[in-house]
Amino acid sequence: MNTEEEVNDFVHHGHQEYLTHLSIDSVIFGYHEQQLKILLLKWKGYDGWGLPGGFIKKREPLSDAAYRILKERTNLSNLFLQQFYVFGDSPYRVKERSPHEFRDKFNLQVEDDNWLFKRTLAIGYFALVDYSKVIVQTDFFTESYRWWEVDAIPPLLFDHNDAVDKALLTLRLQIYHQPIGYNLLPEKFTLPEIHSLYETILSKELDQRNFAKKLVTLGLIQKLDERRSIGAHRSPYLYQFVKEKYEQALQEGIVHTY
Amino acid sequence: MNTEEEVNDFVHHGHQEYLTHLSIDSVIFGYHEQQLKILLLKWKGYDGWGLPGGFIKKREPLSDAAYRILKERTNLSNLFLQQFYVFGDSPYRVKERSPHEFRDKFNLQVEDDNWLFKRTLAIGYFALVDYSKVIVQTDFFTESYRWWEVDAIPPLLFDHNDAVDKALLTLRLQIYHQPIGYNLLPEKFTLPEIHSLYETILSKELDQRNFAKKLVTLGLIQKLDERRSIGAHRSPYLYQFVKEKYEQALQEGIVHTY
DNA sequence: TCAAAAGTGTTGTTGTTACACCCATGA
DNA sequence: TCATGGGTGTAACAACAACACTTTTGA
Repeated sequence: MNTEEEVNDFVHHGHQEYLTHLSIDSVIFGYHEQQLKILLLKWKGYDGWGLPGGFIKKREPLSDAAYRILKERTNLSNLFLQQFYVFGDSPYRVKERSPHEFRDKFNLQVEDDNWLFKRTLAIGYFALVDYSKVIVQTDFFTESYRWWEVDAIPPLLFDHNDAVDKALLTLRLQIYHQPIGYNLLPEKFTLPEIHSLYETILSKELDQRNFAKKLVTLGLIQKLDERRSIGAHRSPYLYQFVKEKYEQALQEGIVHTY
Repeated sequence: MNTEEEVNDFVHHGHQEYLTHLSIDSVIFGYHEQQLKILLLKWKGYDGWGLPGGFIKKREPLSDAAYRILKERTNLSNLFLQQFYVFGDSPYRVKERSPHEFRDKFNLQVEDDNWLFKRTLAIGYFALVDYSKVIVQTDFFTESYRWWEVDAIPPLLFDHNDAVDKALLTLRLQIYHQPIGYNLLPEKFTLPEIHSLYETILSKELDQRNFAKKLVTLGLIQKLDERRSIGAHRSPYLYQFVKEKYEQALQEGIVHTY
């Protein structure tokens, strides 16, 4: 959506193509240089940062919409993507929006009762993606993008800080009963790499030996007969996920007891 | 919504009061006679069973809507209520609905483009309620209600079996990392009661001594200096939840480690 | 040879599982 | 006094937490 024609069509006829009152907001997590990062877009006019998102086509299954929106934005199709919450409580999600502001900021002609200004609930999805493979598309509404460290997210537009917080909380809870990493690490990775990933996500230290022991005992990862050369240091062994065990743990969860 | 006037107003003017394309479906769990049950409504015309649900008012916060719908249906206001999923993938949630069927079944005049026949996504909420305090209201569309055992849910209308399955799965996963019972048991309860509740929800046996030990060790329940008289048997001690610990565990979760 | 990072095992502690007999109650 | 259900403890085993030194590498 970059040409003037496309934008006008979206603004004035979008209600014929998309469901109104509903949008999808995506919290896209990537991992890079031992930091957990989130992809944010800078909006034109508003001069602030927000989450990527989009609308659901009238006859499009909901999860297809979530995948499509991600694909359009990042050019990725194989990824972990999960619904985590519907946002419909904050004042921003209850009131109608202001067309005046929109006209000013984007310099577009638009009627007061345009579909974009109706009250809109947002379905939150979060994705775990391979940072290095992402190719971000901006569009008419967004002038640039940037990956932000999760510990340094600025105040965002709309209610998007709520969405980021909730996504992080969900991810941190979930990591205790589902394996994570398949989409955040290269196919072959070292113990220090996955160890650091988990420490980063949980934002706390994990004992190096115990951590490795646990993942191997659970059968989630296996050691390969290969090493990676990392310069003037001992070469770490490579590991890979054991696909069947990983999938099984995703399905059934890693559970504790009563 | 019982008089003809109210029903007509709902059908023909509901789109002015409610958000279109969105509904709330509630899976209401109650516990009675050592069985976990779900409240289902029998629809007129369709001659089948479905979940209670409703729509979101245009300026109503989402969670207020979920509470209101439950209150209208069960007359309960203090309860555990939680979003668990948005349903928007099944064919029933993608296609538009048939007004012909509706006209036939309910004998109402209604236009083809009426709001009720638009594609509608459902936000699933589940509630845990005190079975004995529920006073169920039926309305024009529903002729009766019944509590059904979770192991014997019949084929339901629409995509409601999906919702029941997902709610149960969520409840069973959640019980491993959040305490449950505050809304399903009387304020004071016996060990056998809560033990049987957990066995029922998880649908598996739990060792009596170990179970009690765990809950007491976690500090979630405490023994009272009172007993309940249960006829020709030894009188069991009463227990109650330790509110602070319970709330804390709800917030922070009961977590295992890496 | 040095600096930096990786690899590796043991022990004490805690939590989990498995298991069975006696007690209280009222009919 | 009997039938029914409630209450209680221990021991073996498994999992977890805490902990530090040696090896590898190439600059």
